[in-house]
Amino acid sequence: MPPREPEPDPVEWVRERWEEQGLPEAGRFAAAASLMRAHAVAIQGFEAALRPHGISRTAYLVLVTLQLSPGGARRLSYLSRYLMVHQTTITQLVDQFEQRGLVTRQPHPTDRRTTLAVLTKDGRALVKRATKDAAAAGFGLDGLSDDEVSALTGSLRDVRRATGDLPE
Amino acid sequence: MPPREPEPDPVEWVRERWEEQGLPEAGRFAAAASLMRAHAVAIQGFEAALRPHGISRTAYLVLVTLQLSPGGARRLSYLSRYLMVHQTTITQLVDQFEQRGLVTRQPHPTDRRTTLAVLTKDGRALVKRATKDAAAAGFGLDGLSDDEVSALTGSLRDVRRATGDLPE
DNA sequence: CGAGATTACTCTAGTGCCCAACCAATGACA
DNA sequence: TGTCATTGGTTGGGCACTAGAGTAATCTCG
Repeated sequence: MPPREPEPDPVEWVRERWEEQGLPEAGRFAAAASLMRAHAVAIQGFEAALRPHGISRTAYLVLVTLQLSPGGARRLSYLSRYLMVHQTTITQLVDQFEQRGLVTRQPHPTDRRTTLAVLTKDGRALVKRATKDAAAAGFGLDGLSDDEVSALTGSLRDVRRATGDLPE
Repeated sequence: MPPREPEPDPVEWVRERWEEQGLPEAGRFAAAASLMRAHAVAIQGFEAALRPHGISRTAYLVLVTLQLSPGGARRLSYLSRYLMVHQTTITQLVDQFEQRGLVTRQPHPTDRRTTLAVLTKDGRALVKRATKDAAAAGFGLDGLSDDEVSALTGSLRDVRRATGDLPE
């Protein structure tokens, strides 16, 4: 029985075909494909850690943002901009949080248009538990050395700079 | 009027608070946050280039995969595994492709369970046009130097190895 | 002060993808 | 050869997020 042919890395497979057929920007396509795959697998581990707590990734990020904010409070519009998700998503998430008693809506003291999302005691407890589990899963990046984590963050900063995600 | 305070990089802001509060795995969390942001912004540019062609990112990847495959044909199950999307998604996409005349379903010559997706002439033309536009947008990675693209792909390969996305 | 632009939030509708259940065909093996 | 697990594909339902429009409050500037 012949040794099983080693199945190639999908990214390298596509890069070779891409070049063979003379398509443009092979390196950039391979990088984009890598980014999508790496994101997909990392997200998978991340969300698996959150699932037992009954919250999605975006929901977790909202709660963490509140946790790290002064008084556990932020305007809904801030959350939308900061996390790069649609305003509607924030409205719906805060609805769910309120029903579960994790967050309360409070009027802004001076601007009557805006409402604040404020983390409750229960919300703070939940985000603490979820963070423990997510950290144990390395936030989807388990298995990388500290050096690799640093290099990754640096390369991704290049991407974010090039696409205007970094201030200045 | 005082100079406007430079608003910090959201990733660095969260890393600092994270460490202040003694939360675990600050570096890994910052890397995961970077990955999500970089993915979000890159995807945005990528999909913007595809939108005029009326196809989503996954739809484009399916069509490209067919284009690069022998005879422009692949089993649906292969597409699902290769692109890491749910079988159901492939079924639905191929439904839409058939309606638009981009792909036809054909029975597998020997295995009567499986059906093949085969790229039509129109499908081939569309993917060619879409690739032209997507490449012009650098597949969402416009503005990165070739060296940065290489470094990025390498760092992402680390992630994919650590999470089991690479063969072996 | 007052008209128009802007900002903040919400509602309804829609898209993209996944989950669970299902049937048909195939393969493994006693 | 017959049984049972596995693989391949489809269906209906559901979740997360977005799109576009609508209302209310605030800001800008003549």
